[in-house]
Amino acid sequence: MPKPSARAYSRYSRDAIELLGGLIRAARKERRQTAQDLADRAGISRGLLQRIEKGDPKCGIGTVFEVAAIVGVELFEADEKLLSRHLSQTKDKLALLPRTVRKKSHAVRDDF
Amino acid sequence: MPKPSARAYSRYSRDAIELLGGLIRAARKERRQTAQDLADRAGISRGLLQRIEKGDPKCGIGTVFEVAAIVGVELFEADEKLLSRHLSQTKDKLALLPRTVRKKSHAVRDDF
DNA sequence: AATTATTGATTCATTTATGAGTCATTATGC
DNA sequence: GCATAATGACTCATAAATGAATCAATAATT
Repeated sequence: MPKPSARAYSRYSRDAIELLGGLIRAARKERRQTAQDLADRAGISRGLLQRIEKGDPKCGIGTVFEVAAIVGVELFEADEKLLSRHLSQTKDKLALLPRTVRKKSHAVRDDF
Repeated sequence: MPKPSARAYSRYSRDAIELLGGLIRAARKERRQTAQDLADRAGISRGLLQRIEKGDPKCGIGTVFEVAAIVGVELFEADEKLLSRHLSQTKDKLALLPRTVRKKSHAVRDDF
């Protein structure tokens, strides 16, 4: 019997994670930095860094982002302050968003 | 005695993850989608989705990206094909990169 | 206002990711 | 070419994330 099936990931997600890993690896090499050294700086094991660079979806997003930041691969706008600003804006926006709508309990009355 | 200290994350990483979570939450609300529903579609528990939207660094990057993709929050260039292209370019570039350099065994001779 | 759904925050058992170690292979320096 | 370092790919014990369940509080529908 085949394993109860792990988790499924969409093509987009897999590609995005692989891309991020690849960017990290490229950035590390450009810095002429060894895998062990980067792993040490990030406070993780070399094995985990290898999986991150390989694009393994089963890695903590915190560790991946941390490694990315260390080698200079930045998502979003890169600039920290700008990022923070964007963050607060998002929160503000969220507060003004329309509330969730429950499913209609019965059809709309359009018969009059 | 304080716990042996978990893992440390840089401000940038924390902000980036929080931002991503916030974008996901905003996108879900804009879609007027319930947390339970999104969790079901992503194949995760509601509790995990809550942590993702909250910006918990200790979540699988695969699950986070998957949820983001479902609600339409796309990192990088968004376009799948473009992403794939970028991916292969990255790989190509990597192949041409200068090899890692070991630490100098002795100082550079600049005395002549 | 009463009823029902949604959310946020817990706890706990269990699955799963991670660190440490080893080995073979490849690349680098001398 | 030889010696040494870096990498990739495993295994396994352990630490950590996840799912399930529950409860209180808030929001939405009628």
